Amino acid sequence: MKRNTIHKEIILNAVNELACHVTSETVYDYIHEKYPHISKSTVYRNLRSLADDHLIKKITLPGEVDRFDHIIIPHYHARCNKCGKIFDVTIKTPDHLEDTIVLPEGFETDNHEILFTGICKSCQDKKR
Amino acid sequence: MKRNTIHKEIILNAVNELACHVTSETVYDYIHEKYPHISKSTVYRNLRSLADDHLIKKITLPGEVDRFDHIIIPHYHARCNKCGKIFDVTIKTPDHLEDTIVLPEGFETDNHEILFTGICKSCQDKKR
DNA sequence: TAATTAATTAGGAATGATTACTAATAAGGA
DNA sequence: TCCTTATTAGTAATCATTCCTAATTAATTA
Repeated sequence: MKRNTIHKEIILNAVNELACHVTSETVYDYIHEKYPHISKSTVYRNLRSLADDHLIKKITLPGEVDRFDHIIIPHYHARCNKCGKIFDVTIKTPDHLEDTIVLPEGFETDNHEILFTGICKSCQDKKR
Repeated sequence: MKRNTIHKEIILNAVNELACHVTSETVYDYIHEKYPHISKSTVYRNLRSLADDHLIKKITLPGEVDRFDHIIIPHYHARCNKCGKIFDVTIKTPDHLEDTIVLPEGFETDNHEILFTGICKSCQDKKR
């Protein structure tokens, strides 16, 4: 049976306080300042566990390390090809997506992720 | 300037012949039977290069190794949570997606990927 | 409250896909 | 044919993440 540990609470709080798309390393560094005794493996293990329990959201991005999001309501992400910054993306009518998609015969989907790539406003402005 | 090498051609052909969602390792093994002198680093380097040139498509899936697809026309993927099999997913009206999406102010997108997860027909049948 | 048990932890070792490195090779232009 | 430099083979290095183990501790039971 799963236990409620102080460590898990500290790690969940860290993700909430850091707020956006943080890496495991960032979470560890943040925690390490206040709680230098908490090990890196504990941070990794609990981030995995919290994501499995849907208390946080794991974001896998091609070519970079995993990130974690305190926002667990459905939303998508956009990554700038120049600066690498991650933005949140919302969809007006999620049901609409299911209607236009042709899934394999009999495939029952429970989740989906979307990643947009491009150039953010800030990086476009810099080019001029 | 980029050169046309026999190695690159062999590797591109392998991806086409293997057809679907192959890993670098699978491509290497396949090539290694006919061309045992071609090294693993050459396979990795060329798969990267071919994907950069949009001759093949690199697919990054959470928690597993990268895959490569010979189909380069826009399409999405669905992964079964039981058997791990990857399916192709098509979208009827891709333009509609752009309309319902709320991207960050000024973000110019040039591409997007969608990954659906769930249970495929075959795995549902097995449960009964 | 004390004893019991099993999940969790700290710290470090192991993993494994991918990339980096380097001398040798070869593509393609002059 | 010569020359420049991209590409290659083979191997070492990388590095985020997971695994391992004895020690600790949460939570249940007596």
